[in-house]
Amino acid sequence: MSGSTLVWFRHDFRLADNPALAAATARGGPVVPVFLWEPAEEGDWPAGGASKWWLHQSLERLDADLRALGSRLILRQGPAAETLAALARETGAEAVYWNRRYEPASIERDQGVKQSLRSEGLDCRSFSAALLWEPWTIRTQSGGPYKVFSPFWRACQAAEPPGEPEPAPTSLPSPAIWPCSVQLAALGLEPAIDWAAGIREAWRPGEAGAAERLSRFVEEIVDDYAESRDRPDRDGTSRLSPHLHFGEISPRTIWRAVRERLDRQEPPRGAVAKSAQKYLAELAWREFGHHLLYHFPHTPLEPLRPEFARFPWADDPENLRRWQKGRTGYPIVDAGMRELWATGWMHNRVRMIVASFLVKDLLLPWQEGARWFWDTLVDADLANNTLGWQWAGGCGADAAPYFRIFNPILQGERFDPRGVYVRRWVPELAAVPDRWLHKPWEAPMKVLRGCGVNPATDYPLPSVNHSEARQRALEAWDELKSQPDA
DNA sequence: TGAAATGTTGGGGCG
DNA sequence: ACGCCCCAACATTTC
Repeated sequence: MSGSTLVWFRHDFRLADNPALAAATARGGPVVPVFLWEPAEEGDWPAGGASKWWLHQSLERLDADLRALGSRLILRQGPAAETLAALARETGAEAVYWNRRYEPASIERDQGVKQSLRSEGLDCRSFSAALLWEPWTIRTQSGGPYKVFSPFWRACQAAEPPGEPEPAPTSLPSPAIWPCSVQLAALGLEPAIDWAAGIREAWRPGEAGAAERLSRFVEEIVDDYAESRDRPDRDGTSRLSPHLHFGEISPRTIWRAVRERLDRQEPPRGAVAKSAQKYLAELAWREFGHHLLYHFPHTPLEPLRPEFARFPWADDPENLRRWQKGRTGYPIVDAGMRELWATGWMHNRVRMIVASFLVKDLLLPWQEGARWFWDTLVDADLANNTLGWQWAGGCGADAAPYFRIFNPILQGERFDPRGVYVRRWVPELAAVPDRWLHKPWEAPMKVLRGCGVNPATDYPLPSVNHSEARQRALEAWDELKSQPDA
């Protein structure tokens, strides 16, 4: 008869394809599932408001799912090493298992936890659950990390393919006496003022919600992914990002579902197959983000390309606030920022547009954008957020060159041609005709009067002119180039 | 996973 | 019939 095993849950809030849980079950003794709330151990990046809301829901679901197997989730607060050691003593545990995380602060913390628990005689094991390829398994010819996506992706495809996902355990042996648990509400994850109504409506956190979204995606959406993924006016993306971030579904499960769809395609090079390929590549961007964060742990706050540390960013709190609130005067930008605020999520195409606008048009530091996204996104993920903002800032690996500047009017016209997206999130412009919707300040007064829109009072005039702002950004870039290492 | 500026080509109107 | 010009459409270069 073996002693009990603690399973330390952290961003792997699922029962299916959960290697740490499976290994604990296989040991044969009682299994004690535990979650620790200790934001101080997340370094510079404790969970933001939207993430905490999701975390609350996800923990609630996980506890309910565990209870359906006769088990439950123990919640504790406090430093991981001490809290786990105490819980192990209380439950007579001999082993502590968890699935690995890859953020710099997590890695450091987990190393300390492992060392400390082992010194107390506990069997500590960690498992691969969050990625298809762990960051250190993909290497260039010379043994270093990749900095460009395409060769990274080729190397992934040449490496060991992702394994088959494992089913959830059908029962979990409980300890004779459950240790005490903090109440979920006591963790204070839910907002004091209920601003989460829009988020609640848009999402169904938890393993069941994730599985449901995946089947809908594979059955109804992925076939048109190559084209529709860029259209914020359509439901053309997977919307799996928050589920993936919190580990409510494993990337292996998604990989297998999309692979199966792909392998059934006749002809294998047709449009549907291309769409599935495209989605697998997006999963690989997530892998790439984790690869980069692992190998370049300073990049959440500092540019990967060091010369960008001297970039002449503006200090402009007023423009930053307008951007955050969705009041820049550029409809596609404002629609995106308001979608983010209302639902905790923003369409990826629009993320690129608003990021380009912050960094290039307003010349505000990409770190400000990263901070805001961190606080407002339900899928805020350090690896993905860092990759995205360094890309937008032109200072990252495989970044958009700095001179690649999005035109918010053209992007709006191209990807939201009928204005469905803008009208949804910027309702004060709903009556503006398509022709002027993405540049309402250029509409003749007669037209605006006709649709009942008062410029400046109903909807702000742009604080910057895009073509002037573009010139300004290019000049700032020239300045940087002209003095490489001053 | 840009956009603007600049260059090239070819059809058609017209003297 | 011919050359000239205009300009749309597309390609290439540049930022």
